[in-house]
Amino acid sequence: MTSKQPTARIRKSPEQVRSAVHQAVIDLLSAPDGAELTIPAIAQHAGVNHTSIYRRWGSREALLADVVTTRLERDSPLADTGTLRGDLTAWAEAGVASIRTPEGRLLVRAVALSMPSSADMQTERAQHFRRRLHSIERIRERATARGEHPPPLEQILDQLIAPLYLRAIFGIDPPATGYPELLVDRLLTSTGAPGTAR
Amino acid sequence: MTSKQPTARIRKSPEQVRSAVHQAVIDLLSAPDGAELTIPAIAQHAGVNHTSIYRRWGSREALLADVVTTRLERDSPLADTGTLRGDLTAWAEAGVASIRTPEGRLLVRAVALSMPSSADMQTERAQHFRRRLHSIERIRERATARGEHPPPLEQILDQLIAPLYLRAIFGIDPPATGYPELLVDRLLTSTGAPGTAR
DNA sequence: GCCCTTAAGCAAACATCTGTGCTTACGATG
DNA sequence: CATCGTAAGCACAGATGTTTGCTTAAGGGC
Repeated sequence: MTSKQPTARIRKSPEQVRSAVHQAVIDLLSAPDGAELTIPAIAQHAGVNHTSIYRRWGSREALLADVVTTRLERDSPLADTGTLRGDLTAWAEAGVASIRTPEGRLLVRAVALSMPSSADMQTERAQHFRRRLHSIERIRERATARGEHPPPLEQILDQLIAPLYLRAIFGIDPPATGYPELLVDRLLTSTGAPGTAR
Repeated sequence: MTSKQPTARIRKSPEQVRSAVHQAVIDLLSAPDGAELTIPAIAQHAGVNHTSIYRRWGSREALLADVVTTRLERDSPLADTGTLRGDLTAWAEAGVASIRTPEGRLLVRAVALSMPSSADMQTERAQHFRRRLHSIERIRERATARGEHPPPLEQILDQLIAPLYLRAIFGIDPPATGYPELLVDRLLTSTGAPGTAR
């Protein structure tokens, strides 16, 4: 018999490699035993040669950034409800929902891990983070266009994003009910920066 | 003069090693050239043999946790101002101060994101977080004893702790002035959980 | 002042990560 | 169907991080 079946594909196509590597990153991030998340480990888990990863992505941080960007773009529908409160609540609901899953929590960790880590890259890191906030910026722009007065980004950072990220990173479950509304309510009713309100 | 200085010691004492290593961690975190912060690098910069570090701390994560814990205990006297607002503001001021310097931010970041490479790293991180929550709990208890009604811990988590950690992890500078007061003000004037206030 | 425990220092083995030259399957293009 | 460029896989080498056995200085207790 011819042992060679027609799809006896020895070598993965570039797209297969990309997909397998991405999945391996997610798997290893959510591995319970504290996986190492090194490039050789990712390669082995993906069934890919590690040189393929080195040559395509170059570094672990770049790979993580790619995975994170891909996932976030895929999972951020960005509802348009017609009001600032509605949009923010929808955003918060999506965030809370994703934080409830282990995979969502680990994705947030991956975002943080993909940040440039050296001291002199503080500004680059902030910019990298800004890009992650694209959807929030869109919500603010739409609100402004409608004549609403959205809180400054910093305040949204403190009161909406920070609680979600902290809980994701440290694995603290959000309250069972009403949490998105609670966060948005606090955000929209609280005092902004010193001097802006009151 | 006795040419033989009393400290003509070839070998550093355990306390000297500890101190030198801690300082080296701080130095390397703020090094401009994107320091690697590996154990050999730390050892070299501290003028200590790397085996001493491996044997005493065992892992890079444990060492970082030790450094950050030491720093926090040294810089967090836990003031007793007599009012809930005063205590919280003092706590926030210490927190803001510690993340205003690049080393402080990177230290917090390193601990928060340290991979659970060993299973006990999970508990290491949890313990670090517990410690921070502990001082908050003390503040709450004292307030309750005075007849005040402090916000629930979860709310303090969301509105006081979370913004500080987020900024530390992503390298976002806190507002130049009035930030501790702003955070505490938001915390004490906002609605708590659904049903607790209003 | 002597002894004894502790831990620093040294060297070498060991494991792991990172990078390079090369071959060749794969898919596209004509 | 033939050819070509791309990138996956392989093998190996170099660098870096981790661990172990041993020796011995340092400091404390008797």
